Amino acid sequence: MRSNDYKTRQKELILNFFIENKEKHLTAAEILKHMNAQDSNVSMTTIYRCIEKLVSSGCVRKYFLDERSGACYQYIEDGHTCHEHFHLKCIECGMLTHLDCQHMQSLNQHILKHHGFTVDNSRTVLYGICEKCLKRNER
Amino acid sequence: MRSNDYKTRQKELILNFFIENKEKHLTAAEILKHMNAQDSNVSMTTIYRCIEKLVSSGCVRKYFLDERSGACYQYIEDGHTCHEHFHLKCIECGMLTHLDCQHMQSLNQHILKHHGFTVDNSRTVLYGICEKCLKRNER
DNA sequence: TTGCGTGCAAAGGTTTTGCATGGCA
DNA sequence: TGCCATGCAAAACCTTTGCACGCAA
Repeated sequence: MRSNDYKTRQKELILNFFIENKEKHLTAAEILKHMNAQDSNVSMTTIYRCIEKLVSSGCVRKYFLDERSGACYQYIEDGHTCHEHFHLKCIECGMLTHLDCQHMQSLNQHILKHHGFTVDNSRTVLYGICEKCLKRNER
Repeated sequence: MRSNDYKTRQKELILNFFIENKEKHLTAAEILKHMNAQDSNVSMTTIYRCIEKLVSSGCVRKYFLDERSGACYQYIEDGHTCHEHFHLKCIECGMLTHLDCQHMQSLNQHILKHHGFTVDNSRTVLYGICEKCLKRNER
């Protein structure tokens, strides 16, 4: 956060909720719901505006993981900004898994070398069918 | 299309527009615009309902390529349903390119073998920075 | 005091739905 | 005739914006 940026109750509540849910992808609606449950009286407008700043400042990342609903957001720890990974999302059951392996690096290097394109893994979602759904379909 | 599915002027117009623009990703709004330009009087409701059927029947594929705007759609030729490719999308200039290379296959095989996940390339978008934008940023 | 932050309401855009009418077979 | 398709309007969603007021520094 910059110096011309005031500390407020709402910002603190929202940031804390992000930090408490580091491992989750939160939607604006989920954040609002939590605030209401806590009687914290934070408006949706404020949530969106606060998220926007957190994304700009780099401590929260924006994803579009679910085609049906809107954006979701996740807190990024300082030391983990380089720990990038793909997401695998099952189009049947919606299950989301993280993929972090060598092949990814190799693909990215190839794409950069031959196609001049720098892939941002953290934004990328590979859609497909997970093992469970595949087996269920085979029956 | 099934037998309990009537041929109408609107369906024909929409399907033809898809076929004429095989190489493009069309949004519902673009289709409506075209229909209006042709004085074809097709409502947005009908466009969405018709697209839904085309997607279900497998001759049109739905994508979410642009985070800001909504879904877009592309006609799939009968013989080309297996010709799948990744999309590369530049998060700065919005440029979209198609990627169809060996490394992709290798990554998919790895993911299937080690993570039990069957990737659907056609749905997948790799986000990042294209060559032009990277060079512009370096200046 | 200054200027950013907040909340409400309203608008924006995309997509869906209810309902009566219209048209295919 | 029977059923599906259409169009309008309205709603449902997610997100943004205008404006007045509140609050941090």
